[in-house]
Amino acid sequence: MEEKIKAVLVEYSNLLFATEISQDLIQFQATRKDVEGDLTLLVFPFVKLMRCSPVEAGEKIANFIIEKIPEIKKCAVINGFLNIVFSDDYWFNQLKEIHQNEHFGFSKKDSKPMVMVEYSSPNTNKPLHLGHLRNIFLGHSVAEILKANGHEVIKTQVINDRGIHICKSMLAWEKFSPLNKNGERETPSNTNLKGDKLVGKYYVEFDKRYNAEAKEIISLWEKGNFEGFSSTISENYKKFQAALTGKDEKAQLAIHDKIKDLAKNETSLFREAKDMLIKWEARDPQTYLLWTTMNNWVYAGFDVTYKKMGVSFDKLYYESETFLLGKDQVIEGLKSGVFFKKEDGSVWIDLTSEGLDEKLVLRSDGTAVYMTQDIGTAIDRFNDYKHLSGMVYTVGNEQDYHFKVLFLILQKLGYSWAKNCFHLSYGMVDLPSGKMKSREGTVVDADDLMAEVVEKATELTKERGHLDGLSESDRNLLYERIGMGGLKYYLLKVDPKKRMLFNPEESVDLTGNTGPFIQYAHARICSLLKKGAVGKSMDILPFELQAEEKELVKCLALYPSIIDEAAENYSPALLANYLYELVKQFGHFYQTIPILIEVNQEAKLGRLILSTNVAKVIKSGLNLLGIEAPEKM
RNA sequence: GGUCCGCUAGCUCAGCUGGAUAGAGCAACGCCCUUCUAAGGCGAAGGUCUCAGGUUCGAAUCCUGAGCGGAUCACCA
Repeated sequence: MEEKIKAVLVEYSNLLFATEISQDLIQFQATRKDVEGDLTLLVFPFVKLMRCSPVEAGEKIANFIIEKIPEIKKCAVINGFLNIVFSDDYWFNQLKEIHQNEHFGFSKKDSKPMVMVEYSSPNTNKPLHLGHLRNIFLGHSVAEILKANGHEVIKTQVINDRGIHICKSMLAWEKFSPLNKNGERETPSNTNLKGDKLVGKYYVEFDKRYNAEAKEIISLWEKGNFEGFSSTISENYKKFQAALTGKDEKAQLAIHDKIKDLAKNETSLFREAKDMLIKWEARDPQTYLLWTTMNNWVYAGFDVTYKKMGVSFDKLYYESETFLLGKDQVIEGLKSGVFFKKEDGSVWIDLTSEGLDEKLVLRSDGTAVYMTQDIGTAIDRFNDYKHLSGMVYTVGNEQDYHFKVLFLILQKLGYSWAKNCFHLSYGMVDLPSGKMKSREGTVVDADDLMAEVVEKATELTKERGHLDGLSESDRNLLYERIGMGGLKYYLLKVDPKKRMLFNPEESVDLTGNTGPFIQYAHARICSLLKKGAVGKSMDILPFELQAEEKELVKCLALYPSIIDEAAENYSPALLANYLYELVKQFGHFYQTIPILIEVNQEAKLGRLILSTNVAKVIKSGLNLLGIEAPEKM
């Protein structure tokens, strides 16, 4: 409709405005709720052209479009706003179209370029936590939204399965795991622990012992005992000590951290972990066996977690297989002058002309860093998928700088797809007590949290749900869906870019702007339809729409543009907020307009069909958020 | 210190490319289940959009500066 009005105004611009006008002058906005109208045209831009008051200008335009466009019933000019009312037929036809379109809101499948969406990408040394939940739900939902928007989508992750941090948990397990009566160390099967939890336990164990050892070393240093340490160590220590005087508390803390790092590097545990990494890189069979064994425990654990989350991946990348990939690229780039070599042999890129710094891409010993690997992985992916046009990296905003550099490097290396790489940068999740810190044990475990929300949903659903006729397993499924729906919605309704607060109490809430509230509307409609005996295939007959019904159709009609917008902005939050708006509108309609007891059969059928379509959009939208829509609750 | 991000009701958040009287939820208050699921609906209350300048018919939105909070600036990932 907007397009139609635009076209008319442009076509007859000479007549109306005595000059050609550009499309940009024609601006629409939604009509205020307390004013009659379905669409509002801003008159201000034309006032100068027409050399008259906003009211006169508006009236001129109004008379004109009423004459030219039959779907416009009437217009009213208030201040500089031209409020346009569409005919009843128009809205009825909108509803009819929505009703007949089974994939309403979705673009044609695979009509847009293929994109890869990366999310999760965990380390294999500890279990998933609340931060991962935001990442995973976000990435999964964005992938679904892009699909709905017509893209072919490949879901992926790169699993950080190697490196010093992995060796730490391996070493700790080997050194510190107690033996049971059969002489075995702890395993998932003999402890009944999830694999990721068991490995995580040893990572923590390593950290504990490691810190304790570092502390001992520092106390030696404090006494001036540097026996067995190199002279550079004692010099550095003294330098840090000297720097402490006259600094504020925050700066002092930072210096203490540096001293601690210095000591940590001197611990025997760290040396052993480093030795293990060297052995691993040399593919020492025993180390490799330990590594595969422990990683497999973790994968088994992650699988359980992912299943509960309801997410999946089409293709997995492992860091152990990709970490060397970027080296050749760096050597190529060195030849072509994109990179430069320093005296010590390390390779860098100079981004100072872009307002950034110099960045290391290869260590002096020739080994790869994170950046090297990411360059290689990106190129590898585009080789794996010949039709791939772009990539979305779901990674926290603490890595904004990294991705800025990565994309610049890829561009400089001459890859045209680099401009289609997007860092879906999301904000951290805070707790009411502040930041999550593993050191302070304030990290919220993903499995625990999911179990908690489901338990809470179970309790509340038993209190107030409509469970008759549901089997035990159906009930459990329902509790699961409500609990998880609440959690997902809670994490997705906030603009991804923004840091957010996770309030445990609010996350299990069922009232207000929550997942269960939206699910509830769906269940209500399903119950209504069952009683009204309306099938999806039923034809709609003309009936006179009430104001509440028109509002609801108006809201439904927005769905396609919401999907477009959510895809364009990589923002499930836009979709979540839309669904909430739709459900509120439905609640209003449901409360004011009789449906099943309506005597006028056309109106009754029309309202039932309207409700069917609201349910259709709710279900479709929730699914794009990764949330199930129960038919009964 | 350089760079980047944020600041909207007591709390958590919406507010699209500048547009009418800045909106929701939670919390607190009042009302509505002999009509379809009260996990609901309705009403009232709650604001110097951090501050100061600027751009213009018009600024929460754009620009400049300040304040506060956060992230990042590793031969870590």
